[in-house]
Amino acid sequence: MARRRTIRPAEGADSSGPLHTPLDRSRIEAAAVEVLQREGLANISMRKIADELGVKAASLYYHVRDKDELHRLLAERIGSEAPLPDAALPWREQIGQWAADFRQALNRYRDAAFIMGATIAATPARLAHIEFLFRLLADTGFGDEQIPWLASMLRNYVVGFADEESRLADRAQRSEMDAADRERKNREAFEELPADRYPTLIRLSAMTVSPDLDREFAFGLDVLLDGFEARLEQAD
Amino acid sequence: MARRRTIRPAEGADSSGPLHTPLDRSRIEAAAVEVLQREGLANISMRKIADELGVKAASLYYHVRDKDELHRLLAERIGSEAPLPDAALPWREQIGQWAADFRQALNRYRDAAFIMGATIAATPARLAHIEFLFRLLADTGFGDEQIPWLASMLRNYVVGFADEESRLADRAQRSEMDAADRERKNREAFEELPADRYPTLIRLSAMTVSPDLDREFAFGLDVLLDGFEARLEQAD
DNA sequence: ACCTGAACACCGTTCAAGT
DNA sequence: ACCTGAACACCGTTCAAGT
Repeated sequence: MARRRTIRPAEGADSSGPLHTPLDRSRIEAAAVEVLQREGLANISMRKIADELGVKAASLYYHVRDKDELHRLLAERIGSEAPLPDAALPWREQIGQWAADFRQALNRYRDAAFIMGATIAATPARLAHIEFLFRLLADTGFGDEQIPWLASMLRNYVVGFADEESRLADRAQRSEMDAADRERKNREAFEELPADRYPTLIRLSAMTVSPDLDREFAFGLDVLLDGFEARLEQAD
Repeated sequence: MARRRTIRPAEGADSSGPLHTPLDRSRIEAAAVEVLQREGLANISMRKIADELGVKAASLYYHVRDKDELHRLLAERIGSEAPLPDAALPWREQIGQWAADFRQALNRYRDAAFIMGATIAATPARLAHIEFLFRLLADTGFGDEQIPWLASMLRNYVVGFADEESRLADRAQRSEMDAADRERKNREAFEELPADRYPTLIRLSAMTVSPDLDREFAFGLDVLLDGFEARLEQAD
């Protein structure tokens, strides 16, 4: 927060370069994001993050317990970028907003869904999301026992969806084919399947190549919320 | 399938021990499962699998392209252990059976949900599951365009749920506390949260410690299927 | 055809030592 | 207080060479 004693050589005097901006958790986090976006989660290493900062890997351990804490830092950053919706909206719209914003935040970072899934949500921004969902569901009239379960379903839906999206994006990036090439190759793969064993799969293959992810996402959320609503009616 | 020339020293004559049962993909798979169950996915290594087989790591590469192929092998094995339900049952019961069996198969292996999520389902048993879901949904009367989406939701629900379960199990195993200890510690963690920021979270904390996972799983599936049913009525 | 030795290019983490 | 050198105990993968 406040500018801790950073003891730089008196502003402009004698300073021949950056001269060692001191390390801290936020600079490490920024470097980790840099490496994440460039190389993907699987290829992040303490050594690369250190390189990014012009420092040795061992130095990171003064500020950060281990690689897992780095993951939690990244997860919290991603979570903090998803805003909470306007509490004046009807509940279904609030959830729709929340889900769309959360998905968008996840899609801004490579492998974000995986990172969220792999770490526990014990940090402020992520807890705020859960508090938001719990509160909204409670205000809407769902039973106390069901609320954590329903909130889990929502979270799981968005994270699972984004996870598939990021895998799609990764595969697209790796194979240097354009969308049309991928579509053709996909179609060929389906045609090679034994037709007697997977007839429905093959019949519907046209539905699964070149997907409209935005529509699919909205559709699934709607299905989910219809299920929620059925529980609401029961309670009355 | 058939017994390929395995050229063992003429049955019983002169054989002083196992004498190098030759490597193959299925023995490698079995060893990988062994290491997986003992050490968890994060701690599997080609070297450990090789050790398990009394062989050098390099040897594995004659039978298996890389570690990723090993993951696909594991995923297919897990998928193949979940049976498909009786086609005579009503559709909701079929899906209920399928989900319960799939979840059970996932819970038999450490980090199984993660492995399923990380690999693409291009192997026979896993394709058979998708074919089953597609076919059932089609027979039930869902629109062709919706079927892949709905099937994804089901798969995502079960895998996501099992993923959380396995994380719970891992944490339970790591911290050598018993269930009561964990519950107490969990409760304490909630009480330390700033009460003004997370009131609902704290109010409902009793709902989230010591969860009944079987009930939660069945509940969530029911919510999902209520949502499905709403789509069915619309189509009429 | 099947397996290995040896190497390459990496990892995360620790810790005594430096400033 | 903050950073590093050097080491430890590992990785996945390749490939010439052995049988």
